[in-house]
Amino acid sequence: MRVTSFPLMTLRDAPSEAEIISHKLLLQGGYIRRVSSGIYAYMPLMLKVIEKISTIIDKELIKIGCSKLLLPQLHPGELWEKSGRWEGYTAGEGIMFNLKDRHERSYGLAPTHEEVITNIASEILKSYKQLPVCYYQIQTKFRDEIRPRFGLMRGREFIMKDGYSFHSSENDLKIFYKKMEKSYENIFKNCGLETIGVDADSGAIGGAASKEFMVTAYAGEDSILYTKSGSYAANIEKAVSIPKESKPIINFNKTLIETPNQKAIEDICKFNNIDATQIVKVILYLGEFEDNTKVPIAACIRGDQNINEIKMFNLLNEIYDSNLINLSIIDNQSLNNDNLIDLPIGYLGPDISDEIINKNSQWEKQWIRIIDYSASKLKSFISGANQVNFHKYFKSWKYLDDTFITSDIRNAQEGDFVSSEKKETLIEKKGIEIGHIFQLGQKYSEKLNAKFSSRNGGLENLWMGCYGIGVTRLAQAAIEQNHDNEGICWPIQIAPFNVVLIPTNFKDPLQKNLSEEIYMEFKKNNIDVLLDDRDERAGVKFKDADLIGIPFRIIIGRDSINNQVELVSRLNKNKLKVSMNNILESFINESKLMYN
RNA sequence: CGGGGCGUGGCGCAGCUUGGUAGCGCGGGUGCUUUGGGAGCACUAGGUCGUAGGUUCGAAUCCUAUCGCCCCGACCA
Repeated sequence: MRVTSFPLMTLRDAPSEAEIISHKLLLQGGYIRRVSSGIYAYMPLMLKVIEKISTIIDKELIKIGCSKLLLPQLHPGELWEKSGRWEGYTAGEGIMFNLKDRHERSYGLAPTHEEVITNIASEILKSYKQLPVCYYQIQTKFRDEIRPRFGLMRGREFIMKDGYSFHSSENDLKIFYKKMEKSYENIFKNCGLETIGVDADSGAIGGAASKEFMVTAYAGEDSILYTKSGSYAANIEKAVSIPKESKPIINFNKTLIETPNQKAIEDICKFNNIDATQIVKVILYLGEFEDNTKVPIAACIRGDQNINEIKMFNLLNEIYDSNLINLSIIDNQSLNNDNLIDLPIGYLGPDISDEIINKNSQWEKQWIRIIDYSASKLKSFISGANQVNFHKYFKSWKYLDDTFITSDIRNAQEGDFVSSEKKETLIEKKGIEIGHIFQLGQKYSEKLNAKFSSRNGGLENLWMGCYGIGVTRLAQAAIEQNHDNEGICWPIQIAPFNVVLIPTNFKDPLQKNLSEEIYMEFKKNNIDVLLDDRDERAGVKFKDADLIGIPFRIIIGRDSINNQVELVSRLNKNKLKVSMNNILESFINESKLMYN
């Protein structure tokens, strides 16, 4: 490609709407243009990156026997009603854009494709002999995100690779899932990215096992915890660990401790010579269920630890028959809500009385008391006295009644031990989720009646897996991981061009001829080359090349007279003077080093 | 949805407090000079001051409403 016929439109200043570096660079480099909140145009440079990523994905997935297809974006509401997701995705979460056609029939723009593919699978997959199969597509998805942000990181329209596999048994699903996991590792490695695979919460999509692939970067929205050796890695939503030991309480003789205006754990520790690990803090939640019951919850955890609301959410869902819709902290505002009487916030203890729940309240009249293991393991502890300005010494949990549920509702954190052997500790980093694989099981096949004839002649529900990669997000995450002060430093595997030719003065016939010669030779050898044939000063071309992040550049300048050019690496600015005759060979050798 | 911030040529901003008929840098065009890290000089084009209403002799500026965008929380590839 030649710059004069390729729309290169870099900006001198980054638009002020961008916050994180990768978003700024995408806009400033002219890769994307915003059309509306969370909706972007992919300009030619961007499309080249997307295509490179897509090709890498295709290659790996075809290797494990997946078939590419293209599904519709507009889905009949009826199909989503069958799976039971229409209400929740439209009226409920509102994540699904939906509309009516001229006949008043409901349609939705696809946020994901389980319904459509399962429906098709039910029609074409009749026998176990046809299994397993895996279909995938690279498609635009639509999600009316509550808050789109960071450019392509969380758009409302974005490109995703989504794959769906069908199996005759759970075991076969598990085998394929493993294959896919390996395949994902290859894909991300082939994109030149550093990723880490973590155990994840399967969330709304549901299913047994699930794994997320994270690009580690400061701007990440997720926290991940892992060990140095790689023996353990999990999303903070799911991570389980053993916190550091608590300090034992010795010779404590007071029962009631006066703690005037000491609501924060910090203050209580400071003024009373107590360690945070000796305190049990109690946080109140309200769980709202699908069947309209509202359940007040007292969650107890060791003073130095934090509650993991996802774990709590999942726990409550397990305990109750109805689905939990919302879980929120009961804070001061709720005091006015006629539901509680005299709530001594800051002085709550695990034995908080059921009496304080107002008799006229819509809530259940009993606290669900959940104790995290970090608290339940304490032999004795300090906690609130349920009385303003007082805390209390609890000699043991024993004399409290036994209505407590003991579970893991705690956030793992850096420095925690992985197992009881206490050999390895956890490291915490921010990550950007770019891939997620799930073992769905039979959730969708059951709802959509997708059955096959099994070996023994009976009809069974198909076993399903689903596998996503955020293609546009991956591209931006790659920038977040690979940039410097001058601009983007694309991994060569997904760079829009592998090399840019920069004649410092294109009007000079000698430089022009040499440039054209190299250009032709590189093209003949299928190298993705960009020729900056603009009549611009060298500095302008250098700045642009740095900004858009082409991994190599060849400068055709003052040494042209000796038939020499310079090969420069974007990443480390290493310069190599090369004779014209060897430039192709030198480039191939140098660029090879960048592929792993 | 709750909390915060911002809308002024393509991009970055000033002007608004204290109303007086819109300005700077970059970018665009033309010419000359320059040419290895976003050149210099001269000329030039380009703006419903987000939108609607109000106050006023007069509104980018004050008031009201409304729309859009960005950031912090719940959603997720």
